[in-house]
Amino acid sequence: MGASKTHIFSPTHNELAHVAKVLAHPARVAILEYISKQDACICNDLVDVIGLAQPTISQHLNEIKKIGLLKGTFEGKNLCYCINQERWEELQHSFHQFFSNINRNCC
Amino acid sequence: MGASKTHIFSPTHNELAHVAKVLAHPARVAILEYISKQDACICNDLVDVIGLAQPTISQHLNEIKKIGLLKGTFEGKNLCYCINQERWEELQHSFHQFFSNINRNCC
DNA sequence: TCTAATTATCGTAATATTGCAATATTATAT
DNA sequence: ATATAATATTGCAATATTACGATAATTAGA
Repeated sequence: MGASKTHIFSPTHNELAHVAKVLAHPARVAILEYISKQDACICNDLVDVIGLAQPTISQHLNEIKKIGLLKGTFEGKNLCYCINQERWEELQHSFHQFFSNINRNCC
Repeated sequence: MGASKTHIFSPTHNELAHVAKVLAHPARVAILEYISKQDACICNDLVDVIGLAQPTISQHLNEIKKIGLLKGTFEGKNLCYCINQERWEELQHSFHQFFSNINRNCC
C-alpha cells in the first residue's frame, strides 16, 4: 500500500523510527551539524553551505523543527535557528538506549 | 526530482543518513530489538511477532542486511539471523559521535 | 510608504518506500 | 525423488519523499 502501518507498532518503536527518519537525509544531517557548530546562531548561509535551493532547505528545516530539535527566533530577516539542547539530549538518550539494548549470545 | 542529491554531501553525512534510513521504519526497529533479545537466534517467528506479511518482513530484513547489521546462516529451513555485533558497535559509535558533536553557545 | 532581503508556501514532477499476493527458490525430512 | 516448510523474488498499487520554480509573506531600513 505504501503507507507504514504505524498502528501495529509500539510508541517507542514508532518514535525512534520517526526521529531516525529526520536523520535519514544527508542534507538534514549536514544542516544539524552546521548549526550545532556555529558559535553564534545566525543561520541561512545554509543555502550556500549545503548547496540546495532555498525552498528545499526550508522544507528540511521544517522537518527538523517538527521533532523539536530547533529553537530560537523564527521571524524576521535575521532569524536564528539553533539546536534545542534538551531535546537533543533526549534523542541522544533514545539512540543510546536502543544501541545498548543488545544481547551477546548468538551463533 | 525526488532523488536525494547524495553527491553534494560528505561521505560521513551520507553514511549516517543511510544507516538512519534503516532505522527509520518501526518494523525494522522492532525486528532489530526482537532479534537482539533472543538468547538463541532462531528467528522468523518474526512474521507472527511483527504482524506484517512474510514478503514484507523479508524485504525489511534485507534492508537491515544491506548495512551489515545481520550475520548468521542465511540458508536452509532453520536459518539463523543475529546481530553482527561489531557492526552494531560501529553504528553505535557513529551516532554517539554525531550526538556528542554539538556546541553549547546559542541564543 | 516603498524597496530590498529573507524565509515560507504552493504546485508539480521525479523518484523512493511500503505492503502484499502470487510465485519461485531452497533445504530438510521421509 | 517427493512433499513440506521456510524464505526470497517479482510485480504492482498506494503513498511518501525530494527538489525546485514561482509566488507570497514578513521584516528592516531608506
